[in-house]
Amino acid sequence: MTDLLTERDAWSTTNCSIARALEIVGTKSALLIMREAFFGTRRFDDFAKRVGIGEPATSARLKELTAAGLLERVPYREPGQRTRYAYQMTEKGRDFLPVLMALRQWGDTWAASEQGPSVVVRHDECGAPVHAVLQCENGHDITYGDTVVDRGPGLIRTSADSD
Amino acid sequence: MTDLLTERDAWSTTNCSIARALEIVGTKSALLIMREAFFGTRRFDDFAKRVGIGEPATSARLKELTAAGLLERVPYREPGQRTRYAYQMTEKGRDFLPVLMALRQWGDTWAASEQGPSVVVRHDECGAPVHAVLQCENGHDITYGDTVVDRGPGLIRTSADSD
DNA sequence: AAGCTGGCTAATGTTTTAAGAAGTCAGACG
DNA sequence: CGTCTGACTTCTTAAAACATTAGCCAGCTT
Repeated sequence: MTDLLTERDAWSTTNCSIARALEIVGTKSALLIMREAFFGTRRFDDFAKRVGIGEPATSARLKELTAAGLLERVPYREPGQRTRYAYQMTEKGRDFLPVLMALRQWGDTWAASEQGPSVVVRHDECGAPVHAVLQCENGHDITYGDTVVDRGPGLIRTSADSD
Repeated sequence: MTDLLTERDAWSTTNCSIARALEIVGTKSALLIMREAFFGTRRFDDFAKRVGIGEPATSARLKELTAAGLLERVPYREPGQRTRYAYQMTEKGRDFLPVLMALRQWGDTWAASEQGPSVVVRHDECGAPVHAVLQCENGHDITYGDTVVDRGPGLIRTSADSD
């Protein structure tokens, strides 16, 4: 990593993408609901049951995630049943998969039970386990030491030092 | 994704690596402190200031992250100064980078400001932006539709159906 | 038409997370 | 020897997040 610490003082942290992302999915229940959505859960009661949270929390989280566009509420109808609503992944939600995979992977490595992970995600074509890796756009594999943090176009400078 | 939903009923969700990971880093402040640690922040007051949280929260989070082994508290001494303590990344902490990169990437794509991201992470050797990608162990790139969720060795079966 | 079931909402209480202000403490420095 | 500064801790209070319980409503089944 670089020693851009001094420079960082002049940066604003309010415009951070991580902080923005966490405004939407920054609670445990939101992340666990996204996990369940990836595992295929679609119905209200199943979310509540499988995530292990109460119905009000489920309701609040599903509304927030729907409002934020990660899930959408779509009507469906099974034969002989009335119309119901399912919470489906949108593209915005599907694009969240790397976060969950990275989290799962870290948990598998550093916080797993002795028996190992309870769930494995595999590539459907070749059956090999999936994980999140860091790469640069030129395809090089990246680890912690290979990174430099740089200013982006959206950086708000706080006029040298005011604050 | 597979339709392993019915099977999922028999699974336990308490042994989930994602849930376990979130027990450690499941708060906004913990994740933002990890972000700052990646950006190079090492000192107590700097964490508080840059993350934008109060000192009690900073103290609690740093203690938890230190206890969990993502950070370590190491003494250091600048010339003419007394001994102070820095919060440094451990291997366990460094290994958390993919989660933050995936989160940043999602935020850049789906929750960024109009000006674009405020910070860019680059490969130090070639300068290309870094991102988190999903790959299987055979090196194939993976997207949402290419995954199958399977039982892992640590799966706790809840004896067919007894909740 | 009455009951049942899935899918919620409402009311209430508790726990967690956090802010803000103030105080402590160790040691360099004058 | 007293002050100052960085690094905290200790209050106190507020705001989220969440659990529990209960109730509602639509509409299929009987």
